[in-house]
Amino acid sequence: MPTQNTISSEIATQLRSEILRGHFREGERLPSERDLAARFSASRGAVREALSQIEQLGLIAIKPGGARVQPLRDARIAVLGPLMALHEIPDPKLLDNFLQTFGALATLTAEEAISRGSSEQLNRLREHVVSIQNAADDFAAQQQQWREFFSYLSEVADNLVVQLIGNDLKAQFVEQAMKLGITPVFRKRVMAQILGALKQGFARRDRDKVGTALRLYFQELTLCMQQALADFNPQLQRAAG
Amino acid sequence: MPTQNTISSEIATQLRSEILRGHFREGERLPSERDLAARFSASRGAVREALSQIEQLGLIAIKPGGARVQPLRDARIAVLGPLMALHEIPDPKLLDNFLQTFGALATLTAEEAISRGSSEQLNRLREHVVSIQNAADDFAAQQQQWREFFSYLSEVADNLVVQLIGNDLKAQFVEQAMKLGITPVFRKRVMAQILGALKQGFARRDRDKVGTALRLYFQELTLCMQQALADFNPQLQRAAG
DNA sequence: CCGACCAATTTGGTCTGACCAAAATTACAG
DNA sequence: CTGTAATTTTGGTCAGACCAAATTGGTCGG
Repeated sequence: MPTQNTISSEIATQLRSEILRGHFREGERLPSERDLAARFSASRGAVREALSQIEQLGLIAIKPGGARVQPLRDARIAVLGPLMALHEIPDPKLLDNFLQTFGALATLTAEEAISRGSSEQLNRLREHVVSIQNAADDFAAQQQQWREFFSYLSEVADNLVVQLIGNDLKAQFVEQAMKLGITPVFRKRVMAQILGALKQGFARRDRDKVGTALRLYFQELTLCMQQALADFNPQLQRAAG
Repeated sequence: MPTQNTISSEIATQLRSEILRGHFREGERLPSERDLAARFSASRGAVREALSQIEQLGLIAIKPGGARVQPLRDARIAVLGPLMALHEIPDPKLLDNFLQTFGALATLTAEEAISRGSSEQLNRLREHVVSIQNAADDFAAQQQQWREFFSYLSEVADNLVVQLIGNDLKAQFVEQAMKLGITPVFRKRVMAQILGALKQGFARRDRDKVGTALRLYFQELTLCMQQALADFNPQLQRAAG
């Protein structure tokens, strides 16, 4: 499924995928632009734009003489999406890494929001939590409420760095996971406890309480996602067989 | 100072800078590729490659009809470097945001390293801390030791997501700050306390102790950097006057 | 047999000029 | 003034060409 409808981005998607799948060894030279153009029945210009995009990801280094494959560990965050999209089922380890990271950043954001936010803003954050509570019945609606909560939280915290990282992670990851239709089942008791703590925390401007609650949320989310993934796996195999 | 010696990247640098400086309003159309080519005395191909790179940053959206400027808050992390480079002196708020974020991720990394690392790895981490202690006299040497410590920490934690984010942040930010020759002066007592706690934490596999120590380190680093920046400001003005 | 040096080839970087389809703009009719 | 049709502009793509730097392969001397 091509990212865009332009030829250059299709070439980029294809090449990126091949590099991530390890079709080329680290440091190995990619085929020349002319060869690639011939292979994709495209012009050199289109291939060059594709290669330029891949270079932005840090996956290759283009120099006169040839484009060479860079080690994955030196790449940019933007490769995460394509990396996840490589397999039908997300790699559990990668998912865990992602959730841990997202959790740490969300916690930081919440702490900053409490430190910097006006009482009016904190009150509105509390109301967001109430909205999440009220949407307990409908999973999709609740997810939407969580998203709006995080969005506003980020606005209050006013940390551009985290915001930009969040953009990347969300764009690269969340959609991917959601598209699979994975629906983690939270334990109601735990969730109620988390939401209660959040409400209290925002009301009392209690940095630690909110931080702890969010940590707990992501811990629970990690658990449930891993569980959902484990359930999803045989389900997929059944469909294939 | 152009990022690369290619024309397309020079155009990209120039345009990126103008967009970040607010020369175009949000949603406003950029000049057409043909106009830009004329302005830079370059070919459309070069301009297209430059625009493609800027689009990757999330700064513009290219569609048939024109390239439109996107809001900064929707951009990717990779804009941080150019954003910092905009002014001679880093924006204190942005610097604070950065250090907070880096600190949160480093803390997460340390906690994961302790959870996953073998005792051999943890021991080596402890030795890294000792190396930092021994380099207390030479600031540059100590910075190098810190870098090696974080690098190995990241390896042990084995969290690709954080690692990739770190790549972006380091590439976009650390160099920039270091280039200015800003040398924060740590309080020796505090630093000794932090390093001691780190050593103990790695020795005893004490997640919280290491986490707390790292939080303290970044808190101290933030303080010192802000201080150094404040001292640096008049110094720069004196040089200019 | 090996290593250093040099020429031929390959490769990326750039330019020119052209064509198409979609979007934006303008002109026109109601 | 409004809605629609014609025109222009814009991005997407292609083809062919040139240059400088890097790679490659062969040659020569040890």
